[in-house]
Amino acid sequence: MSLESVVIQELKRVLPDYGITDLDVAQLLEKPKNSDWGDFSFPTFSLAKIKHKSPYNIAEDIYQLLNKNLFAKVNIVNGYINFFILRTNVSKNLLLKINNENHSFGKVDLGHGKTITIDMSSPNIAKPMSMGHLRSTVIGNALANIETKCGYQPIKINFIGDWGTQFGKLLAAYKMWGDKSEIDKNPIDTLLKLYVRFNQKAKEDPKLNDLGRAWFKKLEDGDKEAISLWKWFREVSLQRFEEIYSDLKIDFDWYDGEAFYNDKMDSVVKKLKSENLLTVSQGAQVVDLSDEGFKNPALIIRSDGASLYITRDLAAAIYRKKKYHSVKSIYVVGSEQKQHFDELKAVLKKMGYKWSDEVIYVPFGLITYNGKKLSTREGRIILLNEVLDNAYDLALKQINEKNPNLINKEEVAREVGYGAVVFHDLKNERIENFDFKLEEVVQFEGDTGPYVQYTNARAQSILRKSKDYQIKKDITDIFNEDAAFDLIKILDQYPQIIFQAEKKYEPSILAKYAIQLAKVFNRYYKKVKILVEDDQLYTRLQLVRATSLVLQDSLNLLGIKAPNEM
RNA sequence: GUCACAGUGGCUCAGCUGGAUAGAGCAACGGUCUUCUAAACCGUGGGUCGUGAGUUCGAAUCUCACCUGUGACACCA
Repeated sequence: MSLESVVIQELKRVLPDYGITDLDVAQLLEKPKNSDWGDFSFPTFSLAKIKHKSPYNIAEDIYQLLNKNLFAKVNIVNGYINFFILRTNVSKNLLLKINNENHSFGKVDLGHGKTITIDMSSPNIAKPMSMGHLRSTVIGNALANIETKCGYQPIKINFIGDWGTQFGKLLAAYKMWGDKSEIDKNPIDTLLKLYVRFNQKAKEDPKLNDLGRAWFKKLEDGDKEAISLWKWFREVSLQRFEEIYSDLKIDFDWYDGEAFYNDKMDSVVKKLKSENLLTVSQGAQVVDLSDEGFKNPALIIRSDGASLYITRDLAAAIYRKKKYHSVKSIYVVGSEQKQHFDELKAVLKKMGYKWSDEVIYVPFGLITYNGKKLSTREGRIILLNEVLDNAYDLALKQINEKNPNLINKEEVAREVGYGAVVFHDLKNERIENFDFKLEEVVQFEGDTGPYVQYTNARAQSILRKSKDYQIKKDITDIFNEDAAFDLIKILDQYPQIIFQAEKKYEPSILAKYAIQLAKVFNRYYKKVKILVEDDQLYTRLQLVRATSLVLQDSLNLLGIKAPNEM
């Protein structure tokens, strides 16, 4: 029962009397941009077409049929029927509802406990985590939380990039220039340097690439030395990743590397063969997708017999489906891989897997630096841990200036600093590219994570100071105050926001909402003194409590902490 | 060249299942802390919604063409 249901019900009652039966009132009903025009507004233009009458006359006719007692005010302006709803009861009901449901408020049971998988983060071993991995990680994590809120059971899978020619290059580089003690001291940086150096040299001397390929071949053939080096590199890399994940409070249900699927690709190839899907083209084995509108076939086996990315992803998709019986399978991967996922779905479909359309590719935009694409190979990389450290330092500095007596400064600085970085990554539409600017990422003012956190901390501060808001009293009528009712209106939208964010796999919808809610609360906070001992104190506190609850819940879904003080 | 995605104030973006006067944040300028955390609040200036056609009572939103940017275009992932 959200606020607009009164309006919808009354319109649904009246429209058939008017001769209109089949009309989606809820769809047509809109929220005026200017609240002076009403809380909800019904445009009559589409009816004008059906009835061949002017919108104004239609609005007038419908107006006559409406039971005006159900509303505070109804008027007609420019062909719109504007509804001002009776505030008191709906506001009371909403506050009671939020207080009863607590963090369950906003739950939408779409999933009925069914499992979904989310492929996310997926860093490459021997390479540092960059801002690009952060995107996949935090978007995936937020989606997992949102899906949970919607009744699904997400399995977060970290598909580690631990296989491929690149490791052949790394092994070759290590054999030429590597130093064990260096790697023990500073594993990822050292390995990265080796990798970058190798690629630089290979530019001058392409023969090096053959050497890299040879080492990868050794690895695939199970060469003892190659395997043990690979295991070592993998181990030290994973340890470092774990530290970052633990900083961000993100965990995974399962890690599977590309290597994990090495022995699972044969059966995929066999099945492709038995279905007569494989053909040979220029020495490689491919699946022809021309009938699906693809320009190129999907390359399954290279002409030298080695497997490819899609071969592994096919094996992984099939394996995961079998293991988890998931009803959908989400991949949070950069938009530059769109074609790959189109091919993946197309091949799965050709193989007869009906669930191929439950494979959902959730792309996100590219991060550039000074307008240039990041490239690990060329050493152009934004190190995630440097960004996070920077954010932490700035947050700590702010706390020392603004709230020097805060007890757990370091912890809060981490929550606020990381909150800024994570929020920045989530607040815009996923698909949007952005050019990395440190000063924007670690902003604490305006439309930022810390702004939302700060708003919540203010609310919490009030609740701390009031003595008895938890002792149940009657909710009184404070809703003539627009600032209070504005809060009610936006709180009321929360479940729909969750619903939309889930439908579009778009955390930014929730992030934008959190900003909006914070803004409306800050206005209320400025305008109305809450801690005044009168008979409406309890109600004001309930409003504050409800707001804080939804702010916290939004932040938590986005994977951001909501400290009580900052 | 083909395909995909994007183009909204100086910058970053909302709005895009068509609807009333195109909204925020940053930056600039000016106000508000003896009163619940000023990481806040209020105000001012700033926009041919890439361009041109079309559909419509009505287009930032839909269609088409073009321009610009980015990405992908089989043996990388």
